Amino acid sequence: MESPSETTPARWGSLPSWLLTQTAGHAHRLVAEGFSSAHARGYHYRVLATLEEYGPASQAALGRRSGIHLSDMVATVNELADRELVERVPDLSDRRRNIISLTAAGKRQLRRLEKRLAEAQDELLAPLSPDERQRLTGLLSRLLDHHDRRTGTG
Amino acid sequence: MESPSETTPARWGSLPSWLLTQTAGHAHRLVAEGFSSAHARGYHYRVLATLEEYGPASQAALGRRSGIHLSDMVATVNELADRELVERVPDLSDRRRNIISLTAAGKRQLRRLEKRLAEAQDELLAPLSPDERQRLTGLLSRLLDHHDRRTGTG
DNA sequence: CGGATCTCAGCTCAACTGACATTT
DNA sequence: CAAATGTCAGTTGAGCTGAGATCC
Repeated sequence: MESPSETTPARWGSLPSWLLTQTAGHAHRLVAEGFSSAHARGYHYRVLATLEEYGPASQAALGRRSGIHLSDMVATVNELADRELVERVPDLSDRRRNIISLTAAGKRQLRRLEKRLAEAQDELLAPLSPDERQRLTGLLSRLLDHHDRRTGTG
Repeated sequence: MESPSETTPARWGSLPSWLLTQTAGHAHRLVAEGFSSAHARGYHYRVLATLEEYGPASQAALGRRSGIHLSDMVATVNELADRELVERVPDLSDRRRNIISLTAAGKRQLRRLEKRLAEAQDELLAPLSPDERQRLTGLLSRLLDHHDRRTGTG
């Protein structure tokens, strides 16, 4: 994040797809910085939040609920378990499965991450009024809904 | 782009940063599909468009104008030159430099890519009325402007 | 010498693919 | 047997870093 432009970007600078990917880049950066200050990444937040919302679950179920691939879930749970933010115990009634659950420390970490996340939203939307923020999220929601439906990613 | 959700995403599903990164993902996918149907990627379009807009230039100048890193520019120009969409000749007045220029075939390819790009915008914004499209791009432009200024990425 | 240009190798991060062993 | 689960290795793509050679 430094690159100086000799002049201006160019003629694609006002295309919706460009505006979206660029603002998303800033959004991602702000959120990642917030998480990183708590030594976490997006996957960690999503797993912790999903655990709190739905309770203990197998890694496969966690993946389906949080939109994280099974193969990435392995590493993510490893990292969370190493720091004792989640507990991983074998499921006695189905020996293929692990049961992942949130620890007290995990819940505290989740609170921290939610705070960082809220701060990032505010920094992201800083130049917009409350009304405009509402309009923006409304429009984006409709776009996302439309495309999620037609790609089956909902 | 297939993953089925057991239920719904989760509580982060309405956060602006999430909406932005997700819609940006769809935007990126639509554009990449369009470009790919013309055997191109985003970097190719950006270099071709920059060449048409500013005329022949060194790779370093092209990089500054299009926001592409010098190291990525090498491969991009290689690929374009292999297909004779650009011409790369040594600058006699400064032997560090190559001068890259657009060929006739390159200009034709640029027209194709612009068409694909326009189609992708339309598909991306399909669920929105002309008015709403205007509002969305206006809001995104203000966000991008704000954050570009404060990170020096303008 | 400082600074610019070009090239190459490699890295990050999120997302994804394929293969495999085990269990149901 | 087919299907689900967990694990591991590897790939993609855009963006970035670092090192080096050459030249101004």
